[in-house]
Amino acid sequence: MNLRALSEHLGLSQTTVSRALNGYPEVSVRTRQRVSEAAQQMGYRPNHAARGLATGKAGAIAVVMRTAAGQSADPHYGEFLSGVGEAAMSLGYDILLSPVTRETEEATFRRLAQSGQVDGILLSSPFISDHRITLLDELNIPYMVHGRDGARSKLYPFLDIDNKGAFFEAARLLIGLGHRKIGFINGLGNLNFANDRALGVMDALAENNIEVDPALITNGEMTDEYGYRITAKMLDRANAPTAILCASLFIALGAVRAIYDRNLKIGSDVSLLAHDDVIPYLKPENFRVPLATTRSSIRAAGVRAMQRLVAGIDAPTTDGEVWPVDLIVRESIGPASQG
Amino acid sequence: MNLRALSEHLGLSQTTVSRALNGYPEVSVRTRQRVSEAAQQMGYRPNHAARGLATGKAGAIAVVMRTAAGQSADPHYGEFLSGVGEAAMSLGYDILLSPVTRETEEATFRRLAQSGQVDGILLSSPFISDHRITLLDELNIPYMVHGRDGARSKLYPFLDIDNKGAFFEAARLLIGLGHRKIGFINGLGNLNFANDRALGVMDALAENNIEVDPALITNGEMTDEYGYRITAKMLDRANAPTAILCASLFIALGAVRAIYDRNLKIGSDVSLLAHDDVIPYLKPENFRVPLATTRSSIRAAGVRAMQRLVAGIDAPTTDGEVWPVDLIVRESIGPASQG
DNA sequence: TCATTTTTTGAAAGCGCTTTAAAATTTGAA
DNA sequence: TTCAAATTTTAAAGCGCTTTCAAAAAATGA
Repeated sequence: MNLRALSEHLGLSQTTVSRALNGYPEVSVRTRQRVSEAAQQMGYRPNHAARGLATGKAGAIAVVMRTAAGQSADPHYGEFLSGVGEAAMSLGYDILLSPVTRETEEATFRRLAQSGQVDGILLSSPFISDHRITLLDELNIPYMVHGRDGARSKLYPFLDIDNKGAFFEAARLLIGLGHRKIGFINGLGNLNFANDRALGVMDALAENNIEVDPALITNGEMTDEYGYRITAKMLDRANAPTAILCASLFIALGAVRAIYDRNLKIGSDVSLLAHDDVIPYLKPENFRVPLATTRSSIRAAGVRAMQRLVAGIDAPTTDGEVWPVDLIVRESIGPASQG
Repeated sequence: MNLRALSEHLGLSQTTVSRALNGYPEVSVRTRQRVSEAAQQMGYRPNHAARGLATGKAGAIAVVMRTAAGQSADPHYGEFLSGVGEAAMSLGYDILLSPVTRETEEATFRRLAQSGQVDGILLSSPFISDHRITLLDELNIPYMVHGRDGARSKLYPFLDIDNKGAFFEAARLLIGLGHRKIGFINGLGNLNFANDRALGVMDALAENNIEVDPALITNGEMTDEYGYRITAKMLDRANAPTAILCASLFIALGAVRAIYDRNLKIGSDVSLLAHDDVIPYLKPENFRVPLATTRSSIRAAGVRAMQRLVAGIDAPTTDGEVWPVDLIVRESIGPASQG
């Protein structure tokens, strides 16, 4: 059932039928009504490719997903995607999820941009200096970055949270409570958000003339296992930290385990503070000792990033947008114990 | 840069250029070489819509994602999607992630099927009796179901794990250890996999003449919070279970917390066994007391489901495929304590 | 009533690709 | 050298839609 068949059935031209269905004003009410009903009844749906060819619009945006055999998606990514999806639906867009490896990524970007398969590209969690942003600029396609590139001077549209500020405040809070030895179990070191967080922590230490102990700042994939391993190592060394910052709740999950393993008490023996991306199935207030957090919904960021991307298709901008981060105090932090 | 421009540049017809680029045999080696180089050099990419219009193929499959404002994706879903993505990439397909609400779902299915935007549809986690499968059948588009519809008599292509068998074996194991009061914290009751698991547990109970206590089988969304709440409730009642089955590791996370809250010991006071979808950032062997599990990789299922969907585009089948589930014993289960 | 304006409809071109049918060229056997 | 067969290339149609430009129909006003 295509437009021609439908218009022949109605005894009208394709032009009129097309206009009636797409809400153009130069169609009489009666005709529009008649066309709508017939379309409904005959189950007509416009062919996507044909429409795309005629209009030059795809009605979809691309989100690139890094995949490798056996390597899973980051749980935070799923939450972000869920927000993107919510916005996409309400905006009438589809999401093209393009799985790539590091090797195929550039070619995929080029293909997506130049084949007209999508109207825009969403990039998330860029590296400290990310050539993909340069590439997107070159490709001349609307794009939006969730996170930002720390090493870039040119303006480009992004949405990020104030990672540096958040971890500065968190570290400062712990220092205020008397902590001098603060461990920081961070995300992967090449990711810009992790770097920003480290900068925030180091600023707070510097402000208080505390020397940075490199062994107390680590980078790794944000999993329970990593949290456990590093916390165990930190607690078992001679000069153990009295407070630990975690870049994610999953890390905190492992940290909690390592702390309990050693029969230490959270909030008194060891203070614990983690960043909370607001993942509904893992809540800091549900930890055995409710967890102090820096909090920012990654899902809300997905919604907003998608909205801005779509807005930018018609009206490009290069605005950076930085969200403040809440600091939420719960029982997992307390004054430094007198070691 | 389109095909016409490229062919004019080369002094060849569009036909020849198209054939050269698409690997058709009736092009001389010399010509093909010349065309490839020019295409490369001029950065030519075929227009996706035009190709789709001409061939009737989309090169993408749809995965439907249920979204609602503020409601997040299930973490298991992200893992499944990651597997689908891996397979999609190696097969050269894109994934169209279609966000829907319950209300828009049917219309979206129809649109996807009839607009030719995708070549197939992947449906995951069907309900016990799921009209969406009937709909897909009607729409006459290749599809594949991850999971299955318990109430269906007609054949259709699916891939599922043996949920019933897995939970039958798990319950039987606990019964063999002397447990009579076994709690089962299950997933949402309208989902078929949850229903299958309940059937397995009830079969094992029936086999041993143990009466089913309805208060010991619950349905809910598979989160830490739910696990905590139900476990607490079960442990606090007069006739508390000595063993608890959880439908997911996230539920187990909460269950563990509730058990420790009561100063009970996992493996001796309370036995705990959960289903493990093999989520890399949350491993049962990393629980404080390593967790006994039924195990099946949901990511691997995603890979396979995608492969079968794509295979089914050219050669439709209606085969159901059921994977066995491993039962892995770890320290979290032990003989029933003499209450 | 008829010229004029406004409203409604239609013919046809074009989006960029694939593919059929036909033409041009090369090859090889007689 | 010749002609049929095999190889290589091309013209043109068609995929299903949108949109420009033009025409027809209806409404308006003097």
